Amino acid sequence: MSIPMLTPRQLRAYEFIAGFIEREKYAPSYEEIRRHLGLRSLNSVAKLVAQLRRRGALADAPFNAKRSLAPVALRGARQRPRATVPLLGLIAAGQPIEAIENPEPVEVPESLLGPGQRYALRVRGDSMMEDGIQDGDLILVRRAAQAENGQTVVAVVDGEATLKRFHRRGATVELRPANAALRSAEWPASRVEIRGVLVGLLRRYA
Amino acid sequence: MSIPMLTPRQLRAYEFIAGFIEREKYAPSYEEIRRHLGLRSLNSVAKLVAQLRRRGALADAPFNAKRSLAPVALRGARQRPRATVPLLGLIAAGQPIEAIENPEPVEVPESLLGPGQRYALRVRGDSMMEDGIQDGDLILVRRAAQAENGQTVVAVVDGEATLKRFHRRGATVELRPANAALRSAEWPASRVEIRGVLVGLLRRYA
DNA sequence: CTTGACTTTCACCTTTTGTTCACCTATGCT
DNA sequence: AGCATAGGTGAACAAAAGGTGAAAGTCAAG
Repeated sequence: MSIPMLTPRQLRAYEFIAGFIEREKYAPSYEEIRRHLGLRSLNSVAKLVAQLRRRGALADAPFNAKRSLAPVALRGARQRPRATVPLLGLIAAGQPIEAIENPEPVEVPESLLGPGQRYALRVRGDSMMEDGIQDGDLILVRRAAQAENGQTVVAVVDGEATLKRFHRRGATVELRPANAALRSAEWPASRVEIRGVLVGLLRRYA
Repeated sequence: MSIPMLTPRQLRAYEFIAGFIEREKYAPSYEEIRRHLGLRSLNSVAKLVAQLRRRGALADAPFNAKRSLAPVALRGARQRPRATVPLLGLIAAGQPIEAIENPEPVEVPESLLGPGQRYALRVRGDSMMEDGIQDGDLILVRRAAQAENGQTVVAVVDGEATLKRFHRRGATVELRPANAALRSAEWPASRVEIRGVLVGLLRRYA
């Protein structure tokens, strides 16, 4: 989503252009950009624009089209790719993740997204029943190697992946299922590998 | 969202045309545009219109079609209806729905949609806890007046809206919470008004 | 078939604005 | 050193944008 890396100079130019459009509803002319940046030659502006285009910050425009500078962000807005995350497999307390060969993209509302990489897993079994996570639910996980106490995590112990509440006490971590029928397990912190933190849940009723 | 980049002049013309259609329900003639923009030649208008078309702000029209100017924005508006549903309020077993003045649109994955009208409600309380529906969850409801046994429904009884499992037995319906601490209730079918059937659930972890 | 209401087009002019050419400096990379 | 890239100066140039006026088409309704 974010604009390709730009030099500070390019960034200033870009922000002026974007801001100008925001205020005036139309694009600035090269002359206006030149004045604002305190340049003396229009060619400087032309070069700046060319670079912003090459770096994908500004949309291409027909040759010689006046006042047609447009941030790609604005143009692209209408064809915004839907927010999707890969569905990587199944997870169940006490069972290894059953990885899917071809991760299928799953559409999720942007409200459930945020910084960081996400993936989805399909829940099997009732190990987290008491936390309102049921068999068949789709969970959204933020890829992470660390977790805070009380968070629900995807953790791998001895090759087995599970979805559990995470609690760290000194050098051991407790992985606690939310199901009275299942036992809590404690491990040396070194044997527990955190793969992600639960950030969302999608359920579909028949 | 955004309209193609236009020059200030073009923008004025465009806005006049769009505004005129808004008010009068039909497109202005070139003459009317000419007067409004204070021009002396109709050719100026013709050129303006040609540019607006070239820049994609006005839709093409058959040759010589009278008063047929039309912003593409209006056409394109229906392009990709973002999959959103209105968030209508809060629901809790035993409490009336707390309606929201301005229903806010909530984005949902299309996988949770389907035929029929949908809306969203924010869950308050733990009445459906054992069904994996928790305080704070966002539920997706398909507007409906009938339900099948076993479905979870939004039902109104004596002005109180609740989220419960629906079971019909002859002339009475049972509304069953999924919480052992709460009692099931039975009513004559005529007093129970179904407002919708639960079709999805979105949860966000802090 | 004519007429009124419109849209298109022709010829020609001015202003605004984007593009390009030639040439210069600094910095980083191989 | 040798070369590519970012940044810059200045001037000449060409095309788009914006206009004028009048004439020629188009089309539906009287």
